[in-house]
Amino acid sequence: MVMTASFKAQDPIPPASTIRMEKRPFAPVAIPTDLGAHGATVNTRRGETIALAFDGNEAVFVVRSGTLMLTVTLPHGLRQVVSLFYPGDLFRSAFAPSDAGATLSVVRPGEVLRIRWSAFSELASSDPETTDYMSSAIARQNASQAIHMAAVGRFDCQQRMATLLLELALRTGSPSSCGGLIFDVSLSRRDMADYLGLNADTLSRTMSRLRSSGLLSHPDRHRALVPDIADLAKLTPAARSLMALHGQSTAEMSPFTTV
Amino acid sequence: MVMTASFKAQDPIPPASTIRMEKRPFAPVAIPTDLGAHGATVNTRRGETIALAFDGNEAVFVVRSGTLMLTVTLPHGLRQVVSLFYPGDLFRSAFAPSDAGATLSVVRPGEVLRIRWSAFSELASSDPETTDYMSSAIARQNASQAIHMAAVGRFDCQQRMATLLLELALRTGSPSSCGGLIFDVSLSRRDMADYLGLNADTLSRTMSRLRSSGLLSHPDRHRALVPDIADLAKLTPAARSLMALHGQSTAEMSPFTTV
DNA sequence: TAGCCAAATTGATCGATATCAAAGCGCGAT
DNA sequence: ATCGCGCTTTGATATCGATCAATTTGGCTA
Repeated sequence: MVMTASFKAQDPIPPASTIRMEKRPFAPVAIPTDLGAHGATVNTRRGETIALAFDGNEAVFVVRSGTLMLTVTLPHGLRQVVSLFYPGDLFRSAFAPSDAGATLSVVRPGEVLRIRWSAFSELASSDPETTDYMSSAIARQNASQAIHMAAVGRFDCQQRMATLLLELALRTGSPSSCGGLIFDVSLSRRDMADYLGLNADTLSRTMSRLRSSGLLSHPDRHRALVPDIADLAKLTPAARSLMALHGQSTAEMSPFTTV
Repeated sequence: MVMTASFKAQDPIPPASTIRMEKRPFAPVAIPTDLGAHGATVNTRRGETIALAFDGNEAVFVVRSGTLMLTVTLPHGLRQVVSLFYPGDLFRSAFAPSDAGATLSVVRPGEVLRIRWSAFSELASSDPETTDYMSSAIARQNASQAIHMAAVGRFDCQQRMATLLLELALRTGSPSSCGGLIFDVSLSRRDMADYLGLNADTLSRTMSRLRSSGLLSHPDRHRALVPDIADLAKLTPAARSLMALHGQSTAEMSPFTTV
């Protein structure tokens, strides 16, 4: 059958017997607790655009909860979602290219800390905790961006979709009562497509296929349930890297074993 | 444009005093002159792979001259050149994702400063010049990566090719005697293709087309001449952003404005 | 100079994904 | 409720770039 054929699991992922969490290169460094004292806490609303500068000053944004996205729009309506920011992530306005229609907007409502860059950099030079947090957040995000780059540049449609779902599941998912991971899908189809460098129609088709093959289901409109994360992981060549970057509990990793 | 191009001849980087520190979003902050005292100077050879860690320690690499590239290779031979590093750029080993076959290698020979991360971060916390340099280099490189992302995700073959050529011309080109910009093309066709998310055959074809339309010529095997940079710029939607990032003439710059 | 190998070019063909178009559906407004 | 609009889904078709294969070129060594 055509569908089954196109949906076979990809070739075996290379040997990966164990993933050690203790020795992870990207062990998260927590947001310094007193960081809030140096800036404003912004309660974000879905779809809202966050000004990259305020009072003409460059700023740093620290995601406490919810999700943000950085988008660039170049001439001819070419739109690309460059990256997604999850809790613990940090964004500096100077990271946005100029003359590229860059916007920072809210995917999923939550709390964002906004601090003037001048204040933040001063704090970082005196407080080691802030320095460490900044360094590690930037390193993790850069590594994440490298994976994203490879996905957009080299993966086929299904692999990209699986990569995004795995990323969302790992970063924002929680174990569901009926097993598997459940998570909010606050991104519209178009946003997902623009994140993955795909056409929205194509993406929708691919998602339908994943759904009909039982790897994914939608309990309600804005949530997704992945019954078996390991099955999903088999579909993306970036599985191991994503686990190393975003994986959290050894428990959730265990199902992911060598093929 | 020609006149201003001369001061940004990148190989080697001009002394700090000659770099103009105008108010533009990505005004380059020079590599601190005494940085060399804290690490080793590595003379790189073409094609060589640079170990991401040495003595088991994480490191920072600062490009003094030449060009490096970061590559990831995922299962099934999916290879992506994530980014190129030009003089003035900085790379930290923790920026490379784990479990993704990441390698840092030499595209164009030159001098690279290698410093232990522990030493570098300590230095950064005490020396404002180093802190500034690091912050601005990372900001510039992130912005550059955003453009690259958009190119790979959204541009067609010719637009990507034009984007790469413009990037190379702006970063490593120098005015040629017969007008236009001339620059080394040290990347193989395959590397270029992997940078742009294209097939090498397709890339070769596209390049041939650009050559036959007179936008590009090859005085010799490893160099390219762009007679009119403006003509090339017309082919890529990212022209303005690239100029803002890598360009040098103030005429093209717009001040940092809120989006 | 001949011989060899890797890289690059070029042509012919195929296929995955974009594009176009038509429903279908959810959701807020009236 | 009903309407209307935008988002999503799905089908039919077109197309750009990938793939495969055959030369050609350049650089190196014997």
